[in-house]
Amino acid sequence: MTNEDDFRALVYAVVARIPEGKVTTYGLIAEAIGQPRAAREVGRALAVLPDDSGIPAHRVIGRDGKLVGGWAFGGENVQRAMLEAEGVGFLPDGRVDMAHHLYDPIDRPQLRLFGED
DNA sequence: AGCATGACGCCTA
DNA sequence: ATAGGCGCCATGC
Repeated sequence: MTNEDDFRALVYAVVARIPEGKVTTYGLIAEAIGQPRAAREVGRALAVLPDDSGIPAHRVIGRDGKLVGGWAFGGENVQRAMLEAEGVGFLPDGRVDMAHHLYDPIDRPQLRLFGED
């Protein structure tokens, strides 16, 4: 057990909380776990994630709404199809409609104040 | 110990 | 809006 394992555990916890039909970014996750400069590490943590991990890693995209993890899902088009199947909207540019499908893990605690849980 | 690489992100031209 | 360069953090050789 090392610090990196803890980091990865936090990453998985955050990613697992991403609602269906929503997406988030590496930087956002990194910031949510207290390491806003470790966006690359978030990607690495997801990279070692097995397909049957139950972690919706396909909902994690780049800061610009661009799909970057296509190689792990059989291509960006595959990942895009997965997201679209969940209700995520895409722009003509080929990017995710961040305006409506962006999930902020950091924003979640505020929802608790409203009793959303 | 030093160099190169990577599911990223921000700054500058 | 697009393209290129630099920085961060950890890993591998």
